[in-house]
Amino acid sequence: MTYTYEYSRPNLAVDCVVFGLDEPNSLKVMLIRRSLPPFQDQWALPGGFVRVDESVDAAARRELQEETGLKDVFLEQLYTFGLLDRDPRERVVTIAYYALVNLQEHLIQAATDASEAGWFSITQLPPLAFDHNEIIAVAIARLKGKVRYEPIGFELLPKKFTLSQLQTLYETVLGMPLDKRNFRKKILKMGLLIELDETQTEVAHRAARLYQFDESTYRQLKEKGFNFEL
Amino acid sequence: MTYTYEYSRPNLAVDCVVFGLDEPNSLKVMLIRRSLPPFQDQWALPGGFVRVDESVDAAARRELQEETGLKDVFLEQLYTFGLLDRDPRERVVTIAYYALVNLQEHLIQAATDASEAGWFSITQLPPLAFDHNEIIAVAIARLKGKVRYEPIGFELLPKKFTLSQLQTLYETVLGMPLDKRNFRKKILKMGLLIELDETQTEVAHRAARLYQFDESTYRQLKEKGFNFEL
DNA sequence: TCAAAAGTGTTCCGAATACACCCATGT
DNA sequence: ACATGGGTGTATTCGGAACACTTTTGA
Repeated sequence: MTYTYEYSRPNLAVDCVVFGLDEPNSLKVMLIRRSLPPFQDQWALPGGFVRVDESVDAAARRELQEETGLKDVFLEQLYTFGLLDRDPRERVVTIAYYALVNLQEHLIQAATDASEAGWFSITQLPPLAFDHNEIIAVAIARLKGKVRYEPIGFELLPKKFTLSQLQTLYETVLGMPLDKRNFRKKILKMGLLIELDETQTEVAHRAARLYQFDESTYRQLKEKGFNFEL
Repeated sequence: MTYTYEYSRPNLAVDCVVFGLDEPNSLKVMLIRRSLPPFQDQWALPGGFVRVDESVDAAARRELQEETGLKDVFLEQLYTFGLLDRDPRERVVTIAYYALVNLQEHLIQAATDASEAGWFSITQLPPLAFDHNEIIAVAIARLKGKVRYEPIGFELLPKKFTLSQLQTLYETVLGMPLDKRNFRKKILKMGLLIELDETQTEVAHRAARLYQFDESTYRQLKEKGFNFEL
């Protein structure tokens, strides 16, 4: 079965930049090794072609699950890359997405996936296939910008987290140190954290209190015009 | 001549949301009347299909010029709309762009273009073809957000403008009144406006001083980490 | 008892806000 | 002379930034 059109059509793909936060404050991206040409054996973003019977969002989710095992994660459209020579085979326009996952919970799945996959620090990326280095650069810029005025950073942490973890996350993503007391004051004043009756376990020092992001309160405040801003 | 592929491919289009600022503080969008089905005779965004030998950005600029006569305007990618049933004919994914133009300078061109074109207040839009109402909603949200931390608002004004015009622009886009003295203090302190030795002409009251946006100073400051913010 | 991180308040400074009158110009 | 918008300064408030020590816990 083949499909014939009056005019030549670009092929349409999706690519996903999956961010994870590694314990000693470094931001990582998940890459997979290509098993087919072009760029065979090079590292690349997970992605693939959009089918005619699925939405672009659905294609991004499908490819993410097929290639990395990830599902039910934060996934948002990033930008569409449409230059002529992105792909040496033929004209391909790709719609890039970025995902935020809790690396601890998802480490295993990625490693056991059929194709080789791995997490790479964003400061030490290998040369990637296609224009994927550029796509990642755009994704990092977006993440840095967005993390300040939307509470998306929580997606990178476990459901229950300490204030220090949260602060380290922001320091890592923003690439700057933050004052501990000011950070706590500000984030607690927003009223978006639920203080749990639990503390850390198995740490060799005073155990920190655990918190949880208050999704429903955030939605309510947002409707009333509240702006998250750190 | 026809083109045959192994798999069915979505068709790829671009659409442009062109914003203009009308004198008595109202934000307008340029629409064109469709001369062909589907949605014949309905209003729609200027746009069309991406050719295989042009980049997506180039396609947006080409369509904009072909359908509205506009060229050399601020044009930036907005979002890609990829739901299944956007177009009743076949699967079409569209990459939306938004443009900012000085309405005074561009009014004539639009009106004299071959296909019928017109400026519509964003508060009184007619029902549009496809999902174009949704695209415009996304574009308005983007403009509101971006105008505060990037100096793109100037694109909506003539090169030489008064501080009152600038203030009215922000009040219009943001949909809120601003204090005159505070606004002037803040915008002048940034050092991004060149005070000209010219004033308004042909106004029935005291003529206001004209200013110009200082593009090169802005680029320099931006490299040093300066953040425009209003 | 030591190491390591948790937790906690106050002062200071700069920016945002609120606010009202005189000035210049064309009709 | 009057109508219309242009242009200007100060006092107050609020939020951001800087800053150091005590507490808890496990090893």
